[in-house]
Parts: sequence; structure tokens; C-alpha cells
Amino acid sequence: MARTGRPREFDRDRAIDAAMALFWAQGYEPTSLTQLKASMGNISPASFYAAFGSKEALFREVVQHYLATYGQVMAPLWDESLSPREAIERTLRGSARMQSARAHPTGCLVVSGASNCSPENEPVQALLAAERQRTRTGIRACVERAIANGELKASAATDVLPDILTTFFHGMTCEARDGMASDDLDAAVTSLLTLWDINAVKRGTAKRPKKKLTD
Amino acid sequence: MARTGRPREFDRDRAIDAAMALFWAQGYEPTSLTQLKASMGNISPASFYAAFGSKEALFREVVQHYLATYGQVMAPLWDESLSPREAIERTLRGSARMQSARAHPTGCLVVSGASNCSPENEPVQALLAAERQRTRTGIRACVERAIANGELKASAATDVLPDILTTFFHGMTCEARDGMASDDLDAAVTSLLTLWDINAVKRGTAKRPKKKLTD
DNA sequence: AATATTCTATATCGATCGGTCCATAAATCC
DNA sequence: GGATTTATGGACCGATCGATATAGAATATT
Repeated sequence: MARTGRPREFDRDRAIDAAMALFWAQGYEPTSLTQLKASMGNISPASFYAAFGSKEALFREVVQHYLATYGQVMAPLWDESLSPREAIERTLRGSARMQSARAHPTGCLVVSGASNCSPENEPVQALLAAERQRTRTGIRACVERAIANGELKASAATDVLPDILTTFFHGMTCEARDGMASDDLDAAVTSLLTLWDINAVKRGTAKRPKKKLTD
Repeated sequence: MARTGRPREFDRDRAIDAAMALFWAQGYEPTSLTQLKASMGNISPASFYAAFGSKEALFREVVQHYLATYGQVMAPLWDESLSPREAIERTLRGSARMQSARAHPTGCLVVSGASNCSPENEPVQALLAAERQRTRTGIRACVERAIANGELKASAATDVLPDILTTFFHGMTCEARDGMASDDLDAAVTSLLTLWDINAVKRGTAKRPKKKLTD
């Protein structure tokens, strides 16, 4: 990329990965510049600031990288080629698997990445809060689409369904970080979705006999 | 209490309350000694350490105080004079109200009090993790008691019911901190409990027609 | 080769971190 | 009153925080 000048001696993409692992496991504030530089191959402060600008700027870049990779388990929420129920189910199951996987820190970076913050780092908290709000909007949109489609009845129960799904979704971070197994989390998702099904419009005539998913 | 020596000039109980508010809102690590001392009336470091020993010791005391006050919304879990369903319902509704109240920081201190931690403060994380485990055990015990009582059917759905309830319960902290209204959280609890009811043993002959709670 | 550009190494910045020390003040005990 | 005990104010500890300044090394352009 840089066409002139001395080339960078460390791999910037790998550095972002290393930083993501640290921020994911410990959160924004407890992760120190010393740790970050060490994880990038003991680079110097000057190299760090030349490459990333600041700790906060690096964190924002890490969040974007997370959303573009691991965070894609939530992509079904905005995929209108899926039925609303499939979108919700794939998102919940994908998140359950991803958050409890052992190949990387557990839980969701967007939920736990800045949950303990000093007042001076409120912008960092706000960044993640906005992302969580996006999730809520996506889940609500799925439920509303299902009601508009006639898949779900409009009722008091379906009114609060988005809140239930969102609360459960955000609770998975705590459970995964506390060691809950992937299969158990997935089984909980399965059972939670009966809350959807008991509010579904019955289709005695329709094709899908028992709602079996490909995933 | 202290029978001899110069009496303390600040109210230790009020100091614990002030510390709880800070730890609750910001978490363990981001809360500095400077903030703590300021919230206690600008006491000196010597007074602080004489009274509390260390930041970690104060935090442990704060957690105990929290459990003995706000945390008592979970007491129904271990009250065997209540039916299991009432115990769960009172705990969830009480927590929903408490965590979203505006008179104090939102969310649950046990969930968010040390969610971002440096490796050196792992004992603090472990303290809260153990408390969360106690909650899981309590919820699971309620479900198992209901099955033993014949209130719930034993099934795959009731096997995972504790996990669902726990995940939702821990998710409330995120929602409350993100500004979810008390009534909305409570409505979500109401709807979530239908997951209990659809697994309840039907009693066509029994007295309770529609499961109405006093709370 | 000269120059411009970019990165690296080292030393260091002021601020803050949790925590300690000491002299003094204010109470009780004898 | 004198001794003892406890608390207070303030100076200060070494360590670490995120971030910078400066000088030199390595590349590209011309």
C-alpha cells in the first residue's frame, strides 16, 4: 500500500487479529498498550501509533474486523431471502456456536468489549451500544416481517417476542463466558424458539409439516 | 464498636453505599481509589486503608452488601415455602424491576461488576462467577423441584428450561443498562414464563384457573 | 547519488494507578 | 494526668497508564 518509504516490519492484519483476541478476552480498558504491542511482536510505541493512531482508533478498527468476521453470524437477520423464523434461528444458533467456541475468546465482543468503562471512555461504550441497538432493530424487524407475512399472529405475545429474543441473545455472552457448553446453548435456543412457534399461524394446508431447517 | 481510640469521622456504612454505587456503575477496575475516596467525603488514603484494607477487600464487602440488599430479589429461589413457579416468577419480576430502576445504577452488579478484568484481578472475577453459579444452581433446583412435585413434566424441554431462564436472567443486565424500560422487561418475563406453563402438568380439576399471581 | 518518505528504536513525557509511611489529633483506659 | 489506641492529613512510594519527541535506518522516486 505505502508506495514509498521504509516498509512496515510487522503484519498489520495479524496485529489486528492479535489485538482483537486481547480486547475480546479482557475488554477495552484492561487491555494495555504494553500487552497490545507485545502481542504484535514487541513493536515499539512509535510503530504502534504510526500504524493505528491511538488505542481507541485501534479498538474501533478491531470492532469493524470483528463485525466483518465472527459477527457475521448475525447476517441472517438482514437477509430477506430467508423466512423471518429461519433468520432468527440461524442467528441464534450461529451465535451460540460462535460464542462458546474454544478457538477464540468466549462471548460476544460487542456485549462484553466495554462493559466496564471509566467515564472518559464513554465514546467506546457508545460505539458498542449502538451496535447492540442495531441487533435489536434487526430482531424486531424479523418479527414484524413475520407478522406482516402472516407467519406470526399479531398479539401481546408477539409484541414482546423481540425483547425476549434480544435479552436471551445478550445473555448468551454471560453463559458462554461462564463456560456453558455449545450444545447446551444450542439446545436452549431450540427450546426458546417454541415461543415463536406457539405464536405461529397454523397452516394445516401448507407444505411445511414440522418446520425442519437445513442448518 | 471501637471502644477506644479516636473515632472515625466518616460514616462507614454510607461509604460502603457510595462505593457500591461506583462499582455498580463502572465496574471494579475502572473505579479508582481517587473516586472512591472522593465519594466517601474526600477521606485520606490512610483512612481508606484503615477502614477497608484494600480496594479488593472493599469490593468484596460491597458485593456482600449488595447481595444482602438489592440482591434479595433472588431470595425467592431458595424459599421452599413458595411453589417453584412462584419462586422463579418472583425472582425474574423482582430482578426486572430492580435492574431497570432509576434510583441506582442499572443492571446487576454480580453480572457486570467485573466483566472486564486484567489477568491480575482474576480472583475478583471468580468471586462474581461463583455467585452467578449459585444463581444457576438455584434456578435449576426450582425446576427440578417442580418436576419432583409433579408441577412440570420431565422432558427434553424441561431439561433445558433452567438454561433458558438463566440466560434470559443474565441478559436482563445488558438490556437494563441499555435503557430498556421496567415495564417492557416485566412483560418479557410474563411471556417467557409461558415456556414454563406449556410444560406444566395439566390439572383440569385443580383450583387455579389461569395462574394469577399476587405479586 | 541525492532526496523524499516512511518506519523503527530509545528515551521519556505528565498523569494516574493502588498503596505506604509518619507525624499529629482525638478518643478511651488506668 | 499519663499511657494507649485509633483515625486523620499529607507527603510520597514504585509501577504503569496512554502517548510523544528525536534521531537514525530502510525504502522509493528522481
